[in-house]
Amino acid sequence: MRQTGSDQTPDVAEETARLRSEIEDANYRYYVLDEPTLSDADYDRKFRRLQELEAQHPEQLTADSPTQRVGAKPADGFEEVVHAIPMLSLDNAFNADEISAFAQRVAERLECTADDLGFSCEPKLDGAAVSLVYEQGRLVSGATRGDGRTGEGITSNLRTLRSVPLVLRGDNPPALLEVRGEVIISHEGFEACNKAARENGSKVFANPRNAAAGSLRQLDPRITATRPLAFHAYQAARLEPDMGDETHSALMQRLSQLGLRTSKELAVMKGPQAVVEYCHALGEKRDQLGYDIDGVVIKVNNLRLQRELGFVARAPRWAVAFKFPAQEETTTLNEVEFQVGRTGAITPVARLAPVSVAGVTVSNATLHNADEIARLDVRIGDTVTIRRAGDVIPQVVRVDLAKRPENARPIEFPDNCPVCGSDIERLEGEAVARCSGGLYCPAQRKEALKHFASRKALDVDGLGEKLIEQLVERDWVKTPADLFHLKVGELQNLPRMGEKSSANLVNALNTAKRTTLARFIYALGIREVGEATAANLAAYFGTLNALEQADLETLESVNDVGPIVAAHIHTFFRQPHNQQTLVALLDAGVSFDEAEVHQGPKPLEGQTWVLTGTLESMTRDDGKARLQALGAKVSGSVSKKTAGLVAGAAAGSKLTKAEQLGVEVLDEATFLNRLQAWEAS
DNA sequence: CCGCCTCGAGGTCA
DNA sequence: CTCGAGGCGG
Repeated sequence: MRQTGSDQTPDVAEETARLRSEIEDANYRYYVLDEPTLSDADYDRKFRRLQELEAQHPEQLTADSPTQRVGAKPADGFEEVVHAIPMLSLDNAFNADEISAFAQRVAERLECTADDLGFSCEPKLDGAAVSLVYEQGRLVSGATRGDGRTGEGITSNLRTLRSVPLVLRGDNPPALLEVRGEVIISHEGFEACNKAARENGSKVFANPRNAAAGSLRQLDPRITATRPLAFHAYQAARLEPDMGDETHSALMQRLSQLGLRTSKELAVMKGPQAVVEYCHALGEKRDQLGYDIDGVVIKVNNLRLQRELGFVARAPRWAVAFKFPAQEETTTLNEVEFQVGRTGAITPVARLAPVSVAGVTVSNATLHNADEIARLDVRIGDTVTIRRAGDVIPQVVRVDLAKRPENARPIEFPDNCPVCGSDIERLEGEAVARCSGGLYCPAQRKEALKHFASRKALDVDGLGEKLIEQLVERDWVKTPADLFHLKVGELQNLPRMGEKSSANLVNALNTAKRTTLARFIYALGIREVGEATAANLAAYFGTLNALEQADLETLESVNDVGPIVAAHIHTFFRQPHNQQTLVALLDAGVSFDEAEVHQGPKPLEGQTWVLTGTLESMTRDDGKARLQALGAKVSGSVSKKTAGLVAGAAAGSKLTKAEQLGVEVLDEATFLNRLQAWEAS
């Protein structure tokens, strides 16, 4: 109640401001501190009053108002967002020894004792990683992790989370804050969500992680708003100005003051032994946390030391993720089938009685190869233990021999391809067995076509698995070249293919004809030639003809091509049926730009270069590619042997190190000049 | 590998 | 309403 006792109309601006601050305060206490102070009824009353005022006085409405969390309209897709700083993954540790080894590595690099180092430890939440950007204290964008380099802009969905402040708390927000964290759904929220779903007959979620990730990908933020999502911050990727925090733990406290939820379990442990104890303790506590975690994130607490340690290609040197042992379940093995891959590799796949492992139903598991079957001594009918390895791929861990039934049947590895009947060969010293049928084998043909049409190859839209199956079964398509002769009329005879779908496919094929040499090489499906190698080959040879004619020695001088890959490529182009297919593809109108490529001098041959900081005129990857094209190796860390360091804006410890070691340092302008000179030579 | 979302199209039924 | 394709993420 107001205490003025006056019946004068209160100042509207003042009241809306007060309501907003009270509501955000309540959000903060409830969703960030987990200490609700306002009853739901009071909250609702204030919220409605604010809505009412804003409706009456539209001039008072601001985008930051708590009433504006839920956007009105569905988006029509998400935009690509390039992370200013990549969202890296962490190296994993699976036991105490690996944790100690991590601490030891860090200590050696810092030339100190592991026992003296402070490590910040916190639960590794199992949700979806996102990044939020605040400018002048206001939330301006939010994105998914994506591949780490670019993610999807899901700002309007993230705005609906009440644990995501629209405005940072406090009078002096930083000019820039990019905060990373995990969006999760608690067990309680998950149950409530599924209860609601069951009541209105819609789909229930399999586990909280997928529910969280799925909710973030809704086009309509109004749906996202109904999901009990929570954001937990774990890192400040950018903070300007630097607010003087010396440790990760202090920085997390700072984030919490700014209104962001951080882990209540965070603790700083001194030395690896204490870290291991923390991991054990958290493991014990895991079930009482109320949300899913899959391990512990361990970071060097001191931020200056973090900077000194820096990064390797994919992960920071100053952190590691301890993963709890994967959950195991037992089930029965009903059957083993043998799948034939694109290269003819025969993979035994266990068909299991469906069993739920860590929230997902597992009914298949790979047995890898004959050696693995022998090692496990597994038979059909056995009771087996299943685990999801590395979070993902289901694995048969062991067999319960005590439960082996009388009639358990040994698994016979076939001598002939289950699909085409060709001999199965296993080369000396190799674990894999292969169908020798080549493209005579329909299974290999299907896989080859799938590969040919895939996104990173010719990217034929609408040519999916089922359709390829039909086309191969009917013998309409024997080689990729045949695809381009398909007619709308005949396609319509296939199930689920009407006039529209057929025309779309033919159009997609026509579009796909125009491609690049790199994609084309990749699409051929030469053994061991993936996307990266194909790109290297295209850049090196420039023309298909040059690649075809290349001898083994020339092939081996290409980046990343060794004797084995060279031999695969060489052999591929000398098979008559491959030659026929190539000719047929070109005849069908498949085309790509060809360029005579400088195979001339490589001015940076034998040198190692390092890039650091932010470049204005290109991405670091582009700079790297151009250096590599000149023959240089590009590495991530500066050493005595480094030929030069390219330092962009905000270069850090690498610059210092280079200066110490007397390594030549180039600023961006100089680098560009040199590049031009080198490339011209 | 599995689960999730979205889209376009085909099939079914009234 | 259902299916297939495509994309994302862990």
